[in-house]
Amino acid sequence: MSDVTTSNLLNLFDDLPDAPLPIYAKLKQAITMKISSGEWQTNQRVPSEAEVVKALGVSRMTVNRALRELTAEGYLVRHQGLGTFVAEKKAHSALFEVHNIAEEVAARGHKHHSELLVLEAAKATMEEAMTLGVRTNHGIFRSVVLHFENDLPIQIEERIVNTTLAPDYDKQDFAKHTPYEYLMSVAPMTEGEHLVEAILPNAIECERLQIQGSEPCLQIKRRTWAGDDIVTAARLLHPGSRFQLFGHFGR
Amino acid sequence: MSDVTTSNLLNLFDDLPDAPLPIYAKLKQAITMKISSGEWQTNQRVPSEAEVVKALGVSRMTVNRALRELTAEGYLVRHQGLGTFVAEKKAHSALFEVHNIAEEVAARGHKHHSELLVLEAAKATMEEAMTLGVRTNHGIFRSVVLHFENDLPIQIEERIVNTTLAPDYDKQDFAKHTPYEYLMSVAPMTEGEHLVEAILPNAIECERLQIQGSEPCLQIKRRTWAGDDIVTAARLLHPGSRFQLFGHFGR
DNA sequence: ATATCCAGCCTGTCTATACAATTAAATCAG
DNA sequence: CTGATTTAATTGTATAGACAGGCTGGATAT
Repeated sequence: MSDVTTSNLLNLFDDLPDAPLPIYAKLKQAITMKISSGEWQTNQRVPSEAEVVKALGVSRMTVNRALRELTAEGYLVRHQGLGTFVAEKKAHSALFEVHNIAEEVAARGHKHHSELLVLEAAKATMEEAMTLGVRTNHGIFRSVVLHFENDLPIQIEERIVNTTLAPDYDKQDFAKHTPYEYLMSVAPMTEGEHLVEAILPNAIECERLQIQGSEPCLQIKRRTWAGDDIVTAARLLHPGSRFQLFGHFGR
Repeated sequence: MSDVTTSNLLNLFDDLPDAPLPIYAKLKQAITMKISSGEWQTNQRVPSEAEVVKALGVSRMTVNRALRELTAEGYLVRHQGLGTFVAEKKAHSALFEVHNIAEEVAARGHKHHSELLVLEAAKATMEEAMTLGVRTNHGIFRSVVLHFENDLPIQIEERIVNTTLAPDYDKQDFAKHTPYEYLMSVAPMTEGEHLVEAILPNAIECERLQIQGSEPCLQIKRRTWAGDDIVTAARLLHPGSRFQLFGHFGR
């Protein structure tokens, strides 16, 4: 937990795009850059308010605002009497994180495999077009993959993909890599949304998941963006008896 | 878009639990209560900084901080030259966080009310102690609150609370404010975890939620930390037919 | 009547100062 | 050496004052 040398402070504002920003905002930007560039390491102590005041000749309240807001945003941690430190990590809610079912199963030390049930190129119906934010009849891929954990079904993954953004989706070997892995490689996800519901499965879904019709399922609908475009929309169905969604937020 | 009359301001701090909070925090709390109670309507203009300064005799910077933070949290919208207004609804990013069912219902433009079914002081069982990270027999409060949206049950909220961290939990009027609102005021949440499952409700839960036994429910178990301490653990049960969990991540 | 300008209100920011609370380290008493 | 006490550093909060910049409505000039 070594300190950031005060000498660094003098060039805090150096390689900043000279937008007409308020001082506190420039300070925030300068600090997040130090952190994301790795120059200021996790748990490292950052300059105290007094040091920044002295080095940059700004008011303490201005520095305080920058540091306070960065703390609220999870970049820093502050302890009265001790100082300000680079936070552990910027943890999003893992609950709402996009994950890879294969990795998740592996993380539990279990065996994963999957079966490709459907893979086809098609033209978007009106509903699908709405979901993906494209025009009706725009080219899409549809896939249905059944995932297993220790040979027991754990997830039905129904997915539609924008062909424009992932043109080779239908040429992948989904026994080797999950759809998620391929999509992340061609169009890194920058944004997403989820809708989580408890539903009763229909007959086909029951059969695929090897469960009774009375067993509730967790349904997650998920859309992911790369920039302004929607890459893919998925409907993930998990048997309630074998699946929990765990998440952590804050810090 | 009528104004909030300045006379309201004089009793802004009135029915606040007198926790030892900083002024800006009390102000934030008072304002969110005005909003969630419906006394201050969407798009209504709220008092200007100058008016609050005059009415409450606090500094403008203090008022500014409260309003600025509430704006960042999505409660208010500010326009230079015009004033400050109650925001349309909570932004998605906020819905992500631990939320307040009352606000959520209000955000949909529906009526919320709740019934307090259980409220008792007790000693933690071994399981409860594990959950809260305290010793067995440590003092806790248990509460069960049934929340309604337009007079239809929407959530059973079972909660245990660490008495050390929220000693006045059992003195609150939960018809006025949700447990969440009080807990946030006395021990601002810094971290949390969720566990989401699809389950079948038992007979009592069915009756409380006014649903059939075959209807799946979304169960959310949630623990929230303030610093290193676990403040509260809740089990939230939603009827699947009336509830979706929406989340948004990235950018 | 119409266009222009301006005064007044409001938020946005910055500064300087003050005191409280917390922590760790240094100092002191035994 | 040990334990208690003081001190210094640091963050947390509150205040008063200042000026900039955006918006509106009313006064003014045409």
